[in-house]
Order: sequence, then structure tokens, then C-alpha cells
Amino acid sequence: MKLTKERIVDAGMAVFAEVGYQNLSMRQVADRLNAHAGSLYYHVRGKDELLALMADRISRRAYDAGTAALAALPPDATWQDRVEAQAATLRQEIKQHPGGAQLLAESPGVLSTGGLSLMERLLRTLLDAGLPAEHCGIAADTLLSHITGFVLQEQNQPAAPPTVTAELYAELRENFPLIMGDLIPRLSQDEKYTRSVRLLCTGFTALS
Amino acid sequence: MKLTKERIVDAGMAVFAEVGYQNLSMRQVADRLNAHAGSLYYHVRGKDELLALMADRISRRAYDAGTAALAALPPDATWQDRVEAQAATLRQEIKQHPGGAQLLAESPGVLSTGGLSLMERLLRTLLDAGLPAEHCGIAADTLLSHITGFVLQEQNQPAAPPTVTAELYAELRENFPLIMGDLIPRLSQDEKYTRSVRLLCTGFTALS
DNA sequence: GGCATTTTCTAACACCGTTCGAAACCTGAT
DNA sequence: ATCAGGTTTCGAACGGTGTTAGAAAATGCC
Repeated sequence: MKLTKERIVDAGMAVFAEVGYQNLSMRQVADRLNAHAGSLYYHVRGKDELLALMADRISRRAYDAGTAALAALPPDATWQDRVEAQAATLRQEIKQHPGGAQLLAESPGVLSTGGLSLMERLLRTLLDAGLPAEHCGIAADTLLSHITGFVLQEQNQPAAPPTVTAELYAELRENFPLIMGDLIPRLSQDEKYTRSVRLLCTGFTALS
Repeated sequence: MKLTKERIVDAGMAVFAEVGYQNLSMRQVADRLNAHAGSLYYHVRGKDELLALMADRISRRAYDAGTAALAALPPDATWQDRVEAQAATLRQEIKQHPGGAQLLAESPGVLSTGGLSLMERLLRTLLDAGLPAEHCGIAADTLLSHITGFVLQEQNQPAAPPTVTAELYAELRENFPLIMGDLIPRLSQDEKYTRSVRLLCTGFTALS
């Protein structure tokens, strides 16, 4: 079948979901299309462009998933609920691909219609909430870069926690009592995430 | 001169500052030490470990810079000032290397004493501020991942804004009126940053 | 059919991280 | 001073990467 920008991005997304960001290579993408690596360069300027297109597609998917989630919200949902819904679907969509946060972070969101759509809707939500207009920009910016940062850190945590010897543990407890102490509640990532988003929302309200 | 883990990390940091994260290669690091690439592997398990060590060193430098900045603060500085100082120095230190945010983001901060030090001090600051203990963990976490996300986005923005034709501009203005509109104040990155950090701080206070 | 354009193949280039056995080096004991 | 043993470095190689450019094939048009 004929090669197309669209089909190349499709294959890229498939390979991406399987092997992750680090191990995605032009040759693998080409293999999945029963083509040779060089052929891709007729349709795509380079790997950078392919990655940018893929990032845009993820943003796009996240945007669509977000609209669905927003539509499913009860009519009396607060604007915080709406922000939370958008944040949740965005994270969910990014996490579907290993290293997805990296992909999104490294390709500049500028002029990516997907990323712009996400931003625009978030701004709309905040404005409709009655937040002072001059603060909405920073608020939305902060929220988005926080989400990126959060999922990034989340996806790069080693699956299995590293083994710590007893003495190392003692030393850690000595040097970092607050971190190691039971002062900090051990929360699941999901809870951490929603709480941090709520935290940002409370910050937004305090701006007025 | 003899090869050492320390010296290898030094050379790595130098190369890193020059060519950035993407183009840092074992061979370049070895060249700077008048050695061959294979020799590095006697002292370092692989590129991953080298990157982790470098990330830790950046964290460490940021920690030291932070203590200096904190010491220079007037005695009547609020805890927000202290948080701001730490956030500012961290960003400053990361930005000294192109792609530094990537490096920090991709190497899991767990068991990196530099990263742990940053976290510990931030927790201390928040606790001393009188914030409820059960919220300090999420607060510090949120702040750190926000900083990472912010600088990441900042460093990946193309130096020169892309040229937009008149019709493209019109289309953008049509599809994303809020983003393109003058509703959002055009702030410098520095101002955006400090404002977002303050925004988070206000969120923290509202938690009590 | 023949021509011109578009698309794909193929081979190559330069570079990458990593491995491994052979050299070189240094250290300490005879 | 010589030798042995361990430590460190070299040097070449392997399989992989992104990318390029000319040959080759496929496609559409007269």
C-alpha cells in the first residue's frame, strides 16, 4: 500500500506504544510498513518531524478524550471538576505510551494544533470560572507544565523500587529524615496527581 | 592523568554544557580526557550511570547555590521568599546546560543524594512555615515537578519564533482566540516563572 | 507504447553505545 | 633488578542508529 504521512505517523504510534520513546527507530517504523527506512524521508523531513507529528497526535487524542470526559460530567459540576477532568484525561493519554511525557516535552508545543487545543480549552474553562483574566494565562501554563513534569517523573521511576540495604536505609533516614519519615503520607500516584491538581486550583482561586 | 569516576563526570559536564543533552556521546567525553571510549566502561557501568551521576551533580550544585541564596536573604524574609529563592536557583542551575531539564527529568531522582537534598530542604522550609504536615509532601512534590516541567518546556522552545504567514496567523486567531488574543499578558519567562511559583505558594497556604 | 513524474529501493556514510581480548602500566615481593 | 599479579587502558570490532543520494521501479498522461 502507498506510503503516506498519515500512515507513517500511525506506524510510528504503534511502534511507540510497543517499544517506547527511547527505542523508537526509523527502521522499525519502516519495517512495520513493509518499507525501507530511506523511503520515509520522502514524506517526512526527518525523525524530528515524525516525533513532532506523533506528539501532536497524542495531544489531539487527549483533547478528544477530554471533551468526552467533560460531556460526561454532571451539569452541576464545578469548574474545578472540569479542570480535574481535563488533567486526568491528559495524563491518562500520555501514560498510554512509555516515555510519552518525554515525547510531549521535547517537541515544542508551539504550532502544534493538538497542544494549542488543550491550552485553549483550559483557558476557556478558567475564564468561564470567573478567574481574573490577567491570571488565566499563567494559571493554564502552570497547570500544563506541571502535568508534563508529573507524568515525566512518574514514567521515569524504575518499575521496581531499588533494593536498599539496612545500613543504607539508616543513612538515608539520618540524612533525609523528613523524606524518609512517616511525616509524608504514602499516597498512590493517582491520589498524588489529583491532589496536586486540586492544589493548583485552590491557588487559582486565591489569585482573585 | 589517571582516569577516575570523578574526572569522567567532570568531562561529561563540560561536554554537556557545550553540546547539550542530545549530542553528548561517550566518545566525546573520552576525547576530552585524551582517552578512548572503551576505557570509560572500566569506571562507569554505562552511559546511563554517567548521566545519573551528572544529574546528581547538577542537583548538588543547585542545592549549594540554594543555600547561598538562602543565606543572603534578609532575616525577616517570609517562607514564600525562601521557596522562591530555592526555585530560582534550581532553575538557574538547570538552565546552564542545554537540555539540563531533560537530564534531570529522565534520570530517576530516587537515591540521588543531590535530588534528595533539594527535596529535604524544601520540605523543611514548608514545615517551618507552619503548613500542615500531611500536605507538605504533595506540596513539595508538586513544586519540584512543576519546576522540572517549566524549564523543560522553556529549554525546548525554539530560539527563534517560527515565521507565521498572515493567513496562518488569521487561522490561528480564529481557532485559538484566547491564546492569540491580548487577553493573556505577554510576560517574560522570568516573570512567568516567579508568578507560577507564587501561585503554588498561595495554593499551599490555602490548604490549611 | 513512450515519456515524465512520483515514489521506493539499495547501498553507503558517519556516528553511536557497548564488549572483549590484548597490550601497557603500576605495585609489591623475591 | 626481575618477575608476577593485578589494575587500567587501548584498539578493534559488533550491531545499531539517522540520514543521504543515485539507481530502480511504479504511476499517471499523452
